[in-house]
Amino acid sequence: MGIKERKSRAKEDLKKAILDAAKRLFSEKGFTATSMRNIAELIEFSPTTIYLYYKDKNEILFALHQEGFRLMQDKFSALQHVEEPFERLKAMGRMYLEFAEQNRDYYDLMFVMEEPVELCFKSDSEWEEGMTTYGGLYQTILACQQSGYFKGFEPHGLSLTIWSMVHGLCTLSATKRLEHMVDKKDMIPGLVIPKRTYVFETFVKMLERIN
Amino acid sequence: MGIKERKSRAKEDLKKAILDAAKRLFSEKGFTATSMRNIAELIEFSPTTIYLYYKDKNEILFALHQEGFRLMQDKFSALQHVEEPFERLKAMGRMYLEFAEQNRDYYDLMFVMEEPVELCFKSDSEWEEGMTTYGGLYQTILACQQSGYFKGFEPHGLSLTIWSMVHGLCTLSATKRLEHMVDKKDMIPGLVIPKRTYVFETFVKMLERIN
DNA sequence: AAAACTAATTAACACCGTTAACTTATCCAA
DNA sequence: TTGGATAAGTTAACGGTGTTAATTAGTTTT
Repeated sequence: MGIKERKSRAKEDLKKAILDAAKRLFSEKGFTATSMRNIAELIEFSPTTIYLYYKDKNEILFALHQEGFRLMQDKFSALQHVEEPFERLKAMGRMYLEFAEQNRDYYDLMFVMEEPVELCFKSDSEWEEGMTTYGGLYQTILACQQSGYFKGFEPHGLSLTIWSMVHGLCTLSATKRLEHMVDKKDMIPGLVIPKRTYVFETFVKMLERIN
Repeated sequence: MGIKERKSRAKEDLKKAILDAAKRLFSEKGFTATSMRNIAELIEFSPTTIYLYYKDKNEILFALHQEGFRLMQDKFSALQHVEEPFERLKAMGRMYLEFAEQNRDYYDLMFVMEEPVELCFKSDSEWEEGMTTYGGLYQTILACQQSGYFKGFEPHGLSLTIWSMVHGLCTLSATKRLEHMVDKKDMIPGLVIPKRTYVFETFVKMLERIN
């Protein structure tokens, strides 16, 4: 009786194919610009077929949102081998910036758009991916404090401060504010590295100089 | 020959009416959710009339974008009377947070959405409102440094770092990440103030403890 | 063989931003 | 004063959107 299983596997495959098509189109033209009909065309099914597998467009967004967090965690897991906690913290920051830059579409979904986050919490259970991701930062901050950094700070407040800073930098950079709003020309003479890198390094210097 | 003037005044009025209607609808239902037809209905003109006054929807966004910056500058001008520079800096931060919270729609337009910022720089002249707004922060940072704060930091790097942090906090809070993604329950025991205020105060403490 | 279930489709609804063509009113010069 | 230009606003239409209802075709079960 493998027929039923073959069919349910085929259904799973189609569901995955929809997601892959959506992902490809989203990263090519952005979320709002890609339509259900575009996705349908790519998988060579009729547009309404998608609705047999996903309740609506937001549910597709949510599925990719989850995939984004898994992707990010994969990327970050490599950093668990950096022993020195403050070094690890800095590496996490750089990696976060890199992830945001290289996966603009995922980043929007994960940390900017409102639609997917609503689906995370309408069932009021804990949201695992979110907690795990934040937990990685929090644990590193704790380790930093055990190594003598950031004395006298409450660790959650510190984690959220650092996250806010790096997130703000990512979004200002992605939305062109960092380069354009302030100054196109040589505001900072002799600056050769990207402005976001420069600002990040300034922040690191700030963290190093907390007494 | 006041007739011509009366007519051109009427045209100006209508242009303003379109903007007001757009503003109202935008703040009620958000940008993408309000259509040209919605705006038209509110001003009791046909939808296509709007195109006689604004090239397209983005041009309306841009006009409101500009209004947002004027509004922000008005709000901030009150702070020029705070003499002590670091006090002024802190007050600016609090006010920025407050502005973002109370004018979510403007804030999105000014610092999050991509569409309006493109119109700012397609003519590659300097963009006055942007420079003025940033300039307010930069001058305060300079004043802080003259009073002995933040020694050894390049002031632009510092300004952008602080801006990134506060902007990040505003957006994480507005998009529900701050409250929901991390922890619904008492992550920080005994926290009574809003989380964004708490994080802001942590950042201030950080700035105060730079040696 | 008939009935029930399943997967996918077509057709349709009510929107959207925007453009072209048309109407109506006003103005100005001959 | 009349005719043509000019201006302001409208209607109709195009090609798109997310989504739902009704329908077909194919398979499975009774």
